[in-house]
Amino acid sequence: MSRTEEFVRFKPVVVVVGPTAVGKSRVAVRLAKRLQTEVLAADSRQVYRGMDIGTDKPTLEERDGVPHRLIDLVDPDETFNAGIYRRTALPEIDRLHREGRLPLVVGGTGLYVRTLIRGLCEGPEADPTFRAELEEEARRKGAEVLHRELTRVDPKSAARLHPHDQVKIIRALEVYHLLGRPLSSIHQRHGFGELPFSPLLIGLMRERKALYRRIEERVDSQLARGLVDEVRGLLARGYDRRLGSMKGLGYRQIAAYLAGDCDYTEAVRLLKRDTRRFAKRQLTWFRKEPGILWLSLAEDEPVEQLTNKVLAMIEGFLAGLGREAQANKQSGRMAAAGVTAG
RNA sequence: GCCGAGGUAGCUCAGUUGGCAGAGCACAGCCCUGAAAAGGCUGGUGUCGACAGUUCGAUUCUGUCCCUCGGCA
Repeated sequence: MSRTEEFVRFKPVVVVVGPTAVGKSRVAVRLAKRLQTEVLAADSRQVYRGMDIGTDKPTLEERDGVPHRLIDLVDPDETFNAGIYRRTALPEIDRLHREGRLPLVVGGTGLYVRTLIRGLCEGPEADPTFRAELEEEARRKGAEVLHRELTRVDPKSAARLHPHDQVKIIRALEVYHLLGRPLSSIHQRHGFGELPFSPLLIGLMRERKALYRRIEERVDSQLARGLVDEVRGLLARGYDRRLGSMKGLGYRQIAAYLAGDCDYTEAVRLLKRDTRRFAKRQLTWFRKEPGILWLSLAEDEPVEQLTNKVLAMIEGFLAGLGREAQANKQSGRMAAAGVTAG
């Protein structure tokens, strides 16, 4: 069987995850070069054009000739979400398989990774008008009314969601509004049980202290590279602070400073703090994601050494591909697809 | 050396007319199915500077000592 036939048949996908600033991008470029493939980003912020420094998008030089896909997909005032990501990513993965290349997904957006390897339920597209109406209603009558409304139409979702979690309450109401069926029933049917690929999940990790130090260093570097000017430019082009894209790390805090909400020092402090908290949330998410093989990086781990480690894992994974795919078919939907949890 | 102010959570501090100490920040744990770098939830045992005394009981009152910061020498 040729490599292309094998890839098309077993659909292997290598996924590298980990918290922000752990060092994913650097190793990704080297892996892609050695595998003669491309980098598929799983990053909800790098999809925005013109948001480069704040999202720590690799520069052309850093990409070193390796094509990076799934970045620069939309302008900052366009909607983007997990569903759009998945629909855009699947054809790229398919294309690489047909070219006999191993898809290499790299990113820190846990939900986006999950929509690739375990699917996404058949929910309706977001409805901005309806959302705006609900937000207005909550503003007028208080936040609790939405949760009460959800208790009426979808008690299961209401019980699961805290009354303060307006974002998710609105999504649940939106699903009922558009479909006439509760979100909970759609979730129940789906259960993240799809297994469209044979994934190899590799998680990169560092000691908490070392990770936090790297985060601070990266924020300093982003500021030195002109983060403030980038944010100023986006605002000048009319991208409002209230846009979802402008609520991301870096943009939110610097826009607050530029608007005079706080001084520069405070903005930097908050940006570092919020990035630390974000990394912590990512770790919580990935820790419970089944099937991740974790690699703990040493403080001074050379990138080449890490690349070799990961390549060795990939070789083993590819060698067992037919067998693993067979086993998965037999053990059905519950299988964690090709790897055991670490 | 003398005079004053203070030593309480990782930090900044509040407080107890004597009854097993509390806020902000920091931090930690968690949830998540088309907003996910978003959004939400939970978590406070700390020799109340040390030792002795008074008291049923002291972080609180008394004494001595140690340390920090001012001022005067």
